[in-house]
Amino acid sequence: MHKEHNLTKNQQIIFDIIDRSPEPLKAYSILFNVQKKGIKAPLQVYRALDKLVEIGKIHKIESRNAFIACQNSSCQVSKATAFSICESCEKVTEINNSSLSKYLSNFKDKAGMKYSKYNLEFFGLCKKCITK
Amino acid sequence: MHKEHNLTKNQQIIFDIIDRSPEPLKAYSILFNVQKKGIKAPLQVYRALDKLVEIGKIHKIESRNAFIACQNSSCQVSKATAFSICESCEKVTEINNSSLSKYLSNFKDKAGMKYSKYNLEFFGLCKKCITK
DNA sequence: TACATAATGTTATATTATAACAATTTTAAT
DNA sequence: ATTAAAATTGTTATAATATAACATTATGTA
Ligand SMILES: [Zn+2]
Ligand SMILES: [Zn+2]
Ligand SMILES: [Zn+2]
Ligand SMILES: [Zn+2]
Repeated sequence: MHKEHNLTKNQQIIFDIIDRSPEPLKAYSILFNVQKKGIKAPLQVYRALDKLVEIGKIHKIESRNAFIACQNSSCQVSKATAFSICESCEKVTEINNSSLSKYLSNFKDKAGMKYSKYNLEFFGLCKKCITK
Repeated sequence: MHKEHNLTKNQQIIFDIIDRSPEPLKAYSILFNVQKKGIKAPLQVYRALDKLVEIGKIHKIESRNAFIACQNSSCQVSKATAFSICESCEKVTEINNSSLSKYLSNFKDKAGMKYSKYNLEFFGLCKKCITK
């Protein structure tokens, strides 16, 4: 479970926009959308994004430079994330699969390196796009 | 196995630099290093990078916006990639583990979406950095 | 209170990546 | 060899993403 964090004003504004969006949002798209609320500079957005990622309220989709709200209260504060990405419509879904997360959390490579974090992105076509 | 591709001059120059590097290289770092060889513009670098990624000779480390040479002739032309990243020294290694690649290649999510590609990045501390 | 920590506001700048268009080279078929 | 298509290159300009530096304000807490 996530530890509760009291979001600050900027953090809450930016989280709300991401949380309401059906698709991942990019930083400057967020910026344009919050300028009427007094957030005028990129840094204000990036700082809120950094904090929200840190506390696990949002995740960055690295291959898209975009952010989505966490759909998965059991993902250990952004330490273990997996997403499916449709390469046609760009729909992104957070994968919540205990077999997968167990497998990856326990994975050890030959070098004996133990991992504290992972991020996995699957690419393909979503159901809607396959039938097109 | 990789299909053989005859690299063009620019592609070869840029591949060689990445291949010889002990660490992932960023596009503009590559650019600075090849300016003496006549490659002057970012686009020349990005076009070569795009092609090299497409044919599987290099991979992009998404979380770092950097590129490394493929260490793994059996990774199906960039369709199934996994890396370990040391968060201290930034050493990146391509993981070649058949159990992992089988597990991920066969993974199906609840939505029935079948994936054609994945990228996995593990983060942690390498052996050298753990003991520091 | 007073101190430390976190968050904010602001300007400027750094870094990463693509658009648009013309020219050249390579490939493969006639 | 001729030719047309496809791929690659060269070039300038610009878009998109992200951080540095510094001053200020708010918040938590001893
Ligand atoms: Zn999550
Ligand atoms: Zn789709
Ligand atoms: Zn590879
Ligand atoms: Zn290390």
